[in-house]
Amino acid sequence: MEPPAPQRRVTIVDVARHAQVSTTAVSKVLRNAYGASPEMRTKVRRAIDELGYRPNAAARGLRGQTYTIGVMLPDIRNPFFPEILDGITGHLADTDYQVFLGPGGRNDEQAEARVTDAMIDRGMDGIILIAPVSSRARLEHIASAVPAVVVGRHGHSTVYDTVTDDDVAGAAMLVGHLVDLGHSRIAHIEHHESDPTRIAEMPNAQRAEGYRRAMRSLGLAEEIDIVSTSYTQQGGYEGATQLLARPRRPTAVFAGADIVAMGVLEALAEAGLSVPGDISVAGYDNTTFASFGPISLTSVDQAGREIGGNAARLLLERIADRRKAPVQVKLSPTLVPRRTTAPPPL
Amino acid sequence: MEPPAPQRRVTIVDVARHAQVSTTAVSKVLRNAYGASPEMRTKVRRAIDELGYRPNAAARGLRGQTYTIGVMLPDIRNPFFPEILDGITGHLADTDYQVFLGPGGRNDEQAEARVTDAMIDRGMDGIILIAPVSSRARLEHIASAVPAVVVGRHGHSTVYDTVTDDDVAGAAMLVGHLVDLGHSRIAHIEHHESDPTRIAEMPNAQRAEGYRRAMRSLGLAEEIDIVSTSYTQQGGYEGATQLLARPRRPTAVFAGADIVAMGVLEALAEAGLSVPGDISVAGYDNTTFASFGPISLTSVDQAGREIGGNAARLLLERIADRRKAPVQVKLSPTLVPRRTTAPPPL
DNA sequence: GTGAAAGCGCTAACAA
DNA sequence: TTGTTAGCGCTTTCAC
Repeated sequence: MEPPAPQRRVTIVDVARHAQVSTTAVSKVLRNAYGASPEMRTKVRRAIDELGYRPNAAARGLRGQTYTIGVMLPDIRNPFFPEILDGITGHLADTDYQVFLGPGGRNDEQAEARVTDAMIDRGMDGIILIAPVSSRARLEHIASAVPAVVVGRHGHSTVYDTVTDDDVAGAAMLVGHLVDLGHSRIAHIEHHESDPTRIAEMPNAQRAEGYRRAMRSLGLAEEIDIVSTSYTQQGGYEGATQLLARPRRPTAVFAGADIVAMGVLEALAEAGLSVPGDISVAGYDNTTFASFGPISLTSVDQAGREIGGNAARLLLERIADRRKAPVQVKLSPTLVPRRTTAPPPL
Repeated sequence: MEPPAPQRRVTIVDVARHAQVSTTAVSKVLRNAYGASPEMRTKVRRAIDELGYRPNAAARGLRGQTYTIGVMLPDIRNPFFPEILDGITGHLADTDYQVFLGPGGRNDEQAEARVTDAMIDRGMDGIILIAPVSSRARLEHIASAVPAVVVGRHGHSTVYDTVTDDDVAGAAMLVGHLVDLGHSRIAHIEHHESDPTRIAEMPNAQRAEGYRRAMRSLGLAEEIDIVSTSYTQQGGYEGATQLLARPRRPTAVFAGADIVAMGVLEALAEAGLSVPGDISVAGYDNTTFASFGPISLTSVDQAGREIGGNAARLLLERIADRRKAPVQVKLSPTLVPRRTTAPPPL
């Protein structure tokens, strides 16, 4: 039989009294700090276990750390994020840090501001921003308030670290793959970016740029054909519809993201075209969607776990030393050829 | 030109000084509490704006509330959760509460314990648990420490509120749909539940039970055929493989979740069977996967937004009055017939 | 190595 | 209506 749940939570004072030591001693043991003898440590640890003590994070945060890491996710529907998150939590599993996710809104700067402000207000020890859409200035503002790592933005900064995937290289690999198969009329569907100040930083722009460069270097400059919609299924559908209306139809479509490719596949199915018989389709991100057998979409894998792991590592380093030199990690993607790409029809 | 970022954050004392009032006054304005004249409010508000003051949540939490709601998500990959989350954040958008997600691990009681403990340690004002796998006792323990609402568990409790979807009814609708199409050999793939103490509470068990009852009441008791694997794509694949090995093959498969249906479709494609020509397939949850054109999976929609909205509402009510009578909300699912179900082959 | 005591920023009693 | 004051539970000097 358990006693009725105690009203008052066990505090550090209770532990100190129970172990017959000072609260300072308990605090030191909690933080693995210098200045406590082994005997003291065991004594305190036993008291903690016996009383079932758990430190109050709010109180800790008032003086020291909260042992909390915030991860801002712009869109929890994006099937690529779980991979990154696994990388982060995996790296943090053996530490005292706890991860909490703050839901932003897709393409919503205000929502991003709200959630990052909330993280700062709560004294989080560090923040990882996944593919934020906020302005450069805003990112620097956040990073000046709390250690921060930005994932998926290509610009450098003096205050935060970045982890990115080499989107230019990924796009080039995909184009190369299609050319190897014999394609030359290769179109690309990109995400329309309106803000000129951040355009170069966004992965979507990098993918389009990678496509352009690869086409040029393979002697296909004349065939460059970019449709600008959005990284959504709807965007893919619309983009494909536009491409199908071309007098000279492309024989392959490189969608900037898997979700875009889904829309493309849908439009092609409606148009009665077979994939890859009539037209090849490739995506980007290698989501579970892409690997799903009946779809089997050729895609580019971004090594999400590695991205997340690096982000967590850099963040811990920056928490340890806020003024360390900023680091930019750029990881290499891998091509994953599947059944939606094949030689063009004769 | 901005001055170099100030080292010290603006505190309530700064605001009080700037507005020439007491800190109490500022605190009252912050909380919209009783006892501050309109003039005082405007004066304080102006000072807050001028200084860019934001309250420190940790400090608030030490005495009062943290204005933080924790949502425990067992598996961020489940495409059904975003809907629930939208419902929650939508309901909370106009309040001072901020939502943070705690990533559990799928089917991992320890991970759930870690994240819920972390939420309690951080003084969160309330917790919403989405489809937890933890034991009943553990849920009650959590709810005794902090206002809690449990989503997707059918058991009643005296300390927490619940929001569920009527899984029995949903399964029955699906069976009815298949029978209407002319099927009688309808098999079901369920998630294997090992723990007898929570078996009746889990949605998967309810769906299986709904299937059984519907089959019986439609005079198909003899045809009841349940394969027990797991709610994963792999589970669907294995389940389908087992069913295809039957001497008398089913003409329709009711997968307990869309993700399971994906595995089924994959296995059928490999076996060279056409859907729905040779065999009908239905899922549950109406994920974006299901609605995706080329797949077009018949499924059951759980009204995720409504579930989330109700959970948030109940939680706010419970935060306002921790001892209010527990409420159980049970919502009705809707059948979404699509192209994977059709009359059986002749 | 150890502990006393001061405070982190806020809210809640209470007094004025 | 307003302000004064005492903590909330912890970490951090700084004596010893």
